[in-house]
Amino acid sequence: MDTQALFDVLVDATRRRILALLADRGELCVCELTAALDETQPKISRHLGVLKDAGLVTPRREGTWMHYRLAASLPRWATSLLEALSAGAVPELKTDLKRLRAMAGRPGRSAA
Amino acid sequence: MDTQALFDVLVDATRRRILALLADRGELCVCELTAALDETQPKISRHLGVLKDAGLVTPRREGTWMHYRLAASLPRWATSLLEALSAGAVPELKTDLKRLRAMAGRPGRSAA
DNA sequence: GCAATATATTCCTGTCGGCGTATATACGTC
DNA sequence: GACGTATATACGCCGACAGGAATATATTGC
Repeated sequence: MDTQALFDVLVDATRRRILALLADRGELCVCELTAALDETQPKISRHLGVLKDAGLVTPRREGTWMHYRLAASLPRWATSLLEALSAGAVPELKTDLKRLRAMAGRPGRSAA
Repeated sequence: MDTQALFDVLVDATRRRILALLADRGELCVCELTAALDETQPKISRHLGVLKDAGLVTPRREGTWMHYRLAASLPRWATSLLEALSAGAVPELKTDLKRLRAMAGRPGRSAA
């Protein structure tokens, strides 16, 4: 994971929103992210693929659901960049969280 | 200056190198940056234009030379992103500084 | 094996950004 | 105003990437 690869990932707004959501909620499945961002499923899935290939998120299968969480152990400068995301660099986060809470039929969670 | 604009700027390696150099040296002219990065002058100039339009650098004319420095007063999250650059996210910085020191005929500076 | 749900991938296309080259502009000096 | 130096811009080309739509794969339950 070098600097260029990280910025290539972070330059896309959809990916920043996904990362900010995962940083806030810990772990989410594709359908939750699709609902929270109000985007099509293939789009979310493609961006999750990019994030996974870059080593920024880790998938976990549970039945038909794929759950994603932030990867642990990144370089220090990478961590500080990601922390900046949570610290106000993703203005859509508030709205995305609202849509996530409003989502019906979330797998395995009470209204978190 | 919103998040997308900042990442659009930072995704380019040449611009990151310029910003890291300015953060380290304070103020440099185009010819110094051209020498330090070992790139063509139009390329450096174009990227400086992008940085200036984004409000990240401030130009100062001194005769035929254009000096650039980092702009003051950015959003907090932007500042932390830029600080991350100095904290190891620009691996070329060391080499660029070396080339800068080796440059002959630098305007108005002793061997800084 | 079949259907249903959840997720991933492929194909195609439009768009955007960077580069090299050449040229234009600004400034100082004579 | 002509010249030289320093810097900026214009043009054309090309590669990369995001998106939509359709389709493929995986898993579960019957």
